[in-house]
Amino acid sequence: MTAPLHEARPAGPGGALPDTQQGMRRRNLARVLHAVRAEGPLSRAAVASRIGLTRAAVSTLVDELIRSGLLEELGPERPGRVGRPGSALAVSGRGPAGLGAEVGVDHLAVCAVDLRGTTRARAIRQGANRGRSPRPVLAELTELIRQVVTEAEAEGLYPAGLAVAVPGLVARDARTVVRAPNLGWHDTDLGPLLPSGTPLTVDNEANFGALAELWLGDGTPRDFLHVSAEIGIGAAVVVDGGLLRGTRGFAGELGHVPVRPDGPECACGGRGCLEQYAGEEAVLRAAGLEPDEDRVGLLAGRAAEGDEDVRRALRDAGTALGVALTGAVNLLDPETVVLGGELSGLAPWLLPSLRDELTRRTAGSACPVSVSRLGPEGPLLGAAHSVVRAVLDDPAAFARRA
Amino acid sequence: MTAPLHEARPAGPGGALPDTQQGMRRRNLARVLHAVRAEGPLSRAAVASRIGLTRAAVSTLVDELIRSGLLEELGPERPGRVGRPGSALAVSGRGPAGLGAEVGVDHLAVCAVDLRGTTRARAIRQGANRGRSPRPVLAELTELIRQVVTEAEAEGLYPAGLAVAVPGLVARDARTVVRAPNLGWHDTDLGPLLPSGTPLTVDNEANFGALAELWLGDGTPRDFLHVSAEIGIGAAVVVDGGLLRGTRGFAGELGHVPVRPDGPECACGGRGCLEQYAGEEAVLRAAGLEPDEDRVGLLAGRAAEGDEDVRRALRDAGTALGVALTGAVNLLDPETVVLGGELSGLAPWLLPSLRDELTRRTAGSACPVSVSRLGPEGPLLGAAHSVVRAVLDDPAAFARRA
DNA sequence: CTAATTTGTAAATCGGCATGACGAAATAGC
DNA sequence: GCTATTTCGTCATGCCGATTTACAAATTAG
Repeated sequence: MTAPLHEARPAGPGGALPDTQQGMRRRNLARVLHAVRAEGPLSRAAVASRIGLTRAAVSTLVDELIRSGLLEELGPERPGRVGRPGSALAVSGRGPAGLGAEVGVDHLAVCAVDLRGTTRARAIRQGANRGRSPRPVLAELTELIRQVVTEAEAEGLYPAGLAVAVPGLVARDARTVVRAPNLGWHDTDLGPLLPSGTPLTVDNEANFGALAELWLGDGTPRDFLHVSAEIGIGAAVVVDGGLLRGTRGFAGELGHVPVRPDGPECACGGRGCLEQYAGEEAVLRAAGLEPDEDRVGLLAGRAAEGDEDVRRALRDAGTALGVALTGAVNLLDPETVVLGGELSGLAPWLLPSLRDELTRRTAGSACPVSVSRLGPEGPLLGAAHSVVRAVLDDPAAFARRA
Repeated sequence: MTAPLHEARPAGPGGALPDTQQGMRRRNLARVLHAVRAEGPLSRAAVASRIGLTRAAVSTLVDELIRSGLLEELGPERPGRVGRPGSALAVSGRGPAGLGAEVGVDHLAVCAVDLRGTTRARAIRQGANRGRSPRPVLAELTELIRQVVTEAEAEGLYPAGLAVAVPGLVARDARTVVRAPNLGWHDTDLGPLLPSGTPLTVDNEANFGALAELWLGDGTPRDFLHVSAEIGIGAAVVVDGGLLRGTRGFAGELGHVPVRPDGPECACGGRGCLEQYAGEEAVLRAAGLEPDEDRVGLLAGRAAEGDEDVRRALRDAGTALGVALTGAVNLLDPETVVLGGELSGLAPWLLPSLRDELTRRTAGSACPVSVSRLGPEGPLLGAAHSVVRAVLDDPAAFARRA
């Protein structure tokens, strides 16, 4: 069960997994759990009609889920309609929990989320990690994780997995950081440096942010583009409720989409990449500011104060983003574009020019652009919830308390 | 079964379809059929070990497939190894057939492909369709279809579905042509104008071309970008063996990716779109040629003759394509980029500058670019095979001869 | 208070795959 | 050539899981 949590799609008919009765049972357990979680307290009969199985079948499935501690009987429903009232079922608040962790450039954070989706424990530590080597940073993170775990265990939860968000590119093995420029890490397997015992997943924070938006955003569709800017500018592509990762796991590198093919040279080898117009450094330079620790906060502050240089820099960045997103929208035809992560704080000054550029260039089929409600919380929540989803998707694999 | 044939991915655990024993049976039938089709003649035991079921289970599945006329017993295998030789099974050459049709700008084509993947009947009619209204064109096409169907029926095949490739954008209902500029069609439901009786799917020819590449191309991976140029420049995005269609079904509009944001105005409302540098008209103009009927053929001919103007125009188009593809590759991280359709004829003159531009701009992670072996045959074959795939994916739904 | 309706469960049934055993058909070893 | 061995395909049997049917329990409608 260390397999990459929450990959986009199950194997097709050509897949190699045999289709046996145990598999059917497992999938049906997942369906019951999903239904109860998604639509609040539900009776067995209600679940049965939702997922298309008979009441009898659902009964045995529910029994098994209750015995495993994943489902809970809340007692008889208040009867409003005719007929015997059902017994309300809810996802347990005391079963497995998803551990999410975030390695930020200037902070570490950990949280535990239960199956219901509520955050039950959390810990944050401020402090610049830029340039520190992985070992001490992850030792601190491990300490925070232990705190959160004991806190969660006091409430009857047990960790079902750990998902770590990092500001960098992660290999498809979901453990190795290929490069994280803002930390100075490269080709580091985080596995040995983090607590073992629970399955581990490491991923780009932009990806987790997008998943958070998918699972927790209000009304976010199953097909969208999630743009964030932590390391350079990353876009996560969500297709049919799953993340598009790419062959090497590098999908979503919006930062190096060419905006002006003859523009200034970029470290990537190209010219006029988006990053040179809308990247943090570029915007700071255009605004006439010196790089600082809390770069985004600085920009937002100055812009709010009315600093015309900063505002113009952000407007221009928005325009460049609009050009790059035009390409992406043409290619992917997403339902919406969502600005998330740190970017959401700058949205008020980026959005107008961005929308302008995008809608002008995609006259016929304008794609709405919105701002994530989750903001900088996204990656951490997405990480924790990715574990929760893994449990919901295959409860049999995570059950305890037989 | 009129549902869009061959959508990318099955519903996840949240899906609404109940998971019952019949469903399991159906999936296992598909697995057996897929295994036999993919790996040549196979004994029951070999199938069993391939797909992870027992010999006994496979036996009953095979019986059912033989009774349905989808599988055929070829007789005992030549024994090379110790032990009783198995009885070779092969996909039937006399079961259901996929009908593929193509509405081209200057031709109509129809073919029938059996489950084995071999084309068993075909019909082509040359003739310019530019500007003709849908009804007479589809009447002609229907005539061709009838020819192919009677020809196929003479060989013991029966049509399992009809897939039509058109040079234009198709709505997600897979029946309505939203706009096909080169034909002059817009918002036309093709359903009533085509033979009923078999399930119908209409799709963009670029999409079918990409599927053909996926299914018939040699060594093509499950994640790639397929670029063709029939109407403007279309790219089909194949992710994990499925087509990415987009919310409105318009994904892959590479033609309007901005290449030079301040370039000349485009009909789409933008500026400097790829189409203005690598579109047919633009290239013809840059080469100093007049638009002609067989535009691609003209270009290829002149380039082969050594016409320096044409070659330069194609080189420049390749460069522009490279810029646009840099964006796409950064965003999607595909395993390869494949040039298909009519474009493959121009590849010798496009490729060098295209590769140059693309590899320079994506220094670290160069993405290989190749040319489709199928060429202009792609869309028609892809259409027919999409029907065949639908049968392979759910044989129970298409079985006859109970 | 009775009829109707809905829920949850228990018993019987059915469908589908696994298991184990067996005959059939080949090779390997003597 | 004969026997042992291996592999294939097919039974009979059993298990697992969902369905069907029936029924008691709990509510509303009249």
